Amino acid sequence: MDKIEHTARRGRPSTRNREQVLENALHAYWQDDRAATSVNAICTLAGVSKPSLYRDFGSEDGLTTAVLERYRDWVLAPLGALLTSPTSYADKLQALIDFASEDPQMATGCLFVKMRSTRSRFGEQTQATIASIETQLLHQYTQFFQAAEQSGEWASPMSAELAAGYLNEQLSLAASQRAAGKASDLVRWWLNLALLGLR
Amino acid sequence: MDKIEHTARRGRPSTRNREQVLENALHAYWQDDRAATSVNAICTLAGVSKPSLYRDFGSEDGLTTAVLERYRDWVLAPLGALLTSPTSYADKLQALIDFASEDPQMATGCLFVKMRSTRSRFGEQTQATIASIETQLLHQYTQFFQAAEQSGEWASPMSAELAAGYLNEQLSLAASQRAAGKASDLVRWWLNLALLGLR
DNA sequence: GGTATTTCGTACCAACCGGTAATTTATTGA
DNA sequence: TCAATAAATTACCGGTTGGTACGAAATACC
Repeated sequence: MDKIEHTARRGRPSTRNREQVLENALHAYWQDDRAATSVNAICTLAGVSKPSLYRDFGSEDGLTTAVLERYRDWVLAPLGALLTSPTSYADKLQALIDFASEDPQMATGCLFVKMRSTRSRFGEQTQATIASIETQLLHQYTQFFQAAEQSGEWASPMSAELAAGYLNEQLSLAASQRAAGKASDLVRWWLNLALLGLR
Repeated sequence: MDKIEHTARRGRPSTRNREQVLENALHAYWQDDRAATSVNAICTLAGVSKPSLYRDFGSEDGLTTAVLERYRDWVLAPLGALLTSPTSYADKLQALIDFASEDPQMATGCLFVKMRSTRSRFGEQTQATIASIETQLLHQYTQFFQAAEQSGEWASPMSAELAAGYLNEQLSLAASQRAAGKASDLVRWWLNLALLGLR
């Protein structure tokens, strides 16, 4: 096959497709529910035998971790970029609201939020990754508020950390609502109401 | 045994204890997680054989439904009573905040909220019961706001239905936060912030 | 005592779970 | 051509799931 021939090693050439497994697993976990999606199902979806999958990911925990890391890099990273873009505090807040309530990517909710809400079901690696992403997100939100504080765009009796936690919870709630099938407009309205105290 | 002897029917007298199963199941589902608690586990906890349990509840779906109905009658009903008590709008709102953020009963979250967030895992009966409770709750909240509107205690551009939905979501969020182990004070602070727009 | 009746619980079912041993297949190097 | 090597997969593992068939046990009626 068209595999790396310049490193032509002995033995049967690899035909497995880590990418395809990752893509299928990400889609399945995101659309449906990780806990209700078995390794067997992923194998069938991706057209890959079980031992192949286990050679690539080691365990279900490994697969789940890889999926979550990919989600972090592909979906959550842009959100971080948004928070450090050279726009005003109000614009960023509005962009966050838009993202959570209208972005088609979030139409079935946020995979991270879904997984965090059932974190106890997962393996060690996955739980560690969830905790890591949570910390990273909160850090980004905190910096967002600290910057707004310093530039004078935001003033409040509460600390940046407290506001960050609140923003995190409200955005997660919005994601859950979208996952539950609530209309974009409704989610937007509620989110605006919730973030009134951050204006 | 001390069973209904005046109806002394033929055959071996029943020794099973529906109550004990219900109590154990309610506790287990509430404390931990229904989806991670097997029928086998409930049988062991309650000290009852599996066929006995199935004789009483028919199926796992039946057991789950019975548990949820008990939760509705024992935990959620008082909340409804609170909403129709002869106190002011502000007092009721405050009581709701206290209940969600401080009541020791809610220290491990709300069973209904937990189950609603994973409703797709459940059987037909259970899903129907979840939907029914949701409707009932929203109805109570709506009436709460309508009453406050008529008495002039609350005026807002938004409809009572919209406010009811928002209140429902925020109280659910608070319950989830407590289930996640957040401190009462933090939950209370955040909930106050979220309900600012309902004052 | 005998028998009809009802409940009890052991011991089992097929389906599925995550995970793997072992065999087959495809390639390289001599 | 033929061993050495490495990846593919078939066919299986023990365990758990929700659910039940069936014989043992306990009562009431005659």
